[in-house]
Amino acid sequence: MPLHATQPLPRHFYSRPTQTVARELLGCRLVRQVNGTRLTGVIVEAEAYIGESDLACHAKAGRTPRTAVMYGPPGFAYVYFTYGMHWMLNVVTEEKDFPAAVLLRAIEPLEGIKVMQRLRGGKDLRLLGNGPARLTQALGISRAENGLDLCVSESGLWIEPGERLPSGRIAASPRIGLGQTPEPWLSKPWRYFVDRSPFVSR
DNA sequence: AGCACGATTAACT
DNA sequence: GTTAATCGTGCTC
Repeated sequence: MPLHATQPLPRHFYSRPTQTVARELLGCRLVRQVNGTRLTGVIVEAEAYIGESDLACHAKAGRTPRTAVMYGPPGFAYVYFTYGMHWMLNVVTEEKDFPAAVLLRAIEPLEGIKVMQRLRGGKDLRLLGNGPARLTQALGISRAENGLDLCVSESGLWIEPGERLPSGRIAASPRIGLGQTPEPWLSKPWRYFVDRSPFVSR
């Protein structure tokens, strides 16, 4: 065992305001472990989706089979399918029965890079995780991971604390890809990213 | 049962 | 800069 064995972030990390969780997830390490293979990357971009009133959040449609996980306790994975081909990974936040989550949009690859390149079709390092669908592809995440508990390592998917980022390196902007979402939700600065990181999306 | 659209990406012009 | 790919989801009829 390493002297300072890293543990999954505890549930109380996630049971806080979603913007706070999104911001503090930057710099943390997303871990995917399957059959002893460890794939990790530092989270460099994340977005907050907050409740039924947020018209960019899937929970705007209320409680449905798809959004059920967001209504559950914090610290669980909400994985959904979109555009007929892509999977997105979110972490459920806030208290049970309040639907909110953080979309993980980009990682800086750290461990298991060769495996990630194979999963992504042999791409350049910065193209492995610089987008929400690329990230899930690099880590082999899809339908089966929806609803996993990220607070126990047995799930094979969790987040570990990382180096604390100076506040000057954290930037915010409107969320990406919201299409015809009305104001004010379209412009809410709920996308957080590591300023000047070459591993953020777009 | 049918329809419009999507928290995107890769491959174009 | 534009656009096709591709199908689950939620809404309307």
